[in-house]
Amino acid sequence: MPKTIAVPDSALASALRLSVVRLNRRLRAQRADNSVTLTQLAALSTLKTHGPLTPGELAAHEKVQPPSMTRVLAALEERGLIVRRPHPTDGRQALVELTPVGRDLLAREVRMREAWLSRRLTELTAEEREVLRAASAVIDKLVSS
Amino acid sequence: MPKTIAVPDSALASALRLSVVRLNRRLRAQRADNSVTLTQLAALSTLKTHGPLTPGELAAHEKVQPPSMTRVLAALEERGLIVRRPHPTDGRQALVELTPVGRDLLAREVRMREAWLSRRLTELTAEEREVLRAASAVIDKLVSS
DNA sequence: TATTGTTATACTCTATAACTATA
DNA sequence: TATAGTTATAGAGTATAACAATA
Repeated sequence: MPKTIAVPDSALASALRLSVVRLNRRLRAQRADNSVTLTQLAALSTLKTHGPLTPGELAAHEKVQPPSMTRVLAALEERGLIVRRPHPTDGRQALVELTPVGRDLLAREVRMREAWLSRRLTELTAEEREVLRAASAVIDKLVSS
Repeated sequence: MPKTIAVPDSALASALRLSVVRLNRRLRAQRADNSVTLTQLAALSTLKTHGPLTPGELAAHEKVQPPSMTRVLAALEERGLIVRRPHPTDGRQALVELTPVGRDLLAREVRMREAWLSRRLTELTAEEREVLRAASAVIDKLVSS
């Protein structure tokens, strides 16, 4: 049995909820003028990781509804960060992919965003970072289920 | 040295960012009609944990700007979930506290909210839950710094 | 008729700037 | 003059409902 820390089992859901809400606020605030929003950045990251995807696939990945993804893609397309290419076999769909400009911007954004979070991460102990690393994977599993 | 999992150290910030954004979306969506919003719920939780606080203290706790907290409090006050009492020594400030109605609603909300998250938590292994429990504390430290 | 995606609309969340009241 | 809080305003994030195009 793993050792028990401060939070009893019954309160894990509540504690995790509060922690995630607050961290999310901080992450959203961490944005320079003219940079992409956190939501847009997440979509770019997913495209980089998975390669070209249809809008529907992207929405499913990000766990948002299709109209929400439509707006994100419109903003990214307007800035030339993505392009839509015709789907080879289905005229209703399109394949969204990063442009070279989008790829460059993503790399720069990630570096910038990490300024705040990485600095705080370095203030943690190696064990604490390990906890977050493991938690990230567990959260992904949680969200996907 | 703790064992290394999938994510290399340089990418921890990015991975954590994506995970938190997605979990936050899910948590926000997890809201029944007529229930309080996730932000309002967080404020109620903080009041329950810390007792009466001024609006400024509440904003600092939640890491939001004062005007954001003003709106949250206005919504909660309108529903009779909190009251403002005059500050004993400073006429500019007020002390915000939970009403009995607010306390009851908080308890009910927490149970309802946990329906989604707790169900998923039970699908995890004990070790995975332990990781999240520890991560919640680490995230709180991160956000407070 | 079913599926993919978009448009229209609305509500939540949050911030900055300007203002009011009290210290 | 400084501080606590509110009002005004705006932009980001997201959803549901209704629609258009294609399968």
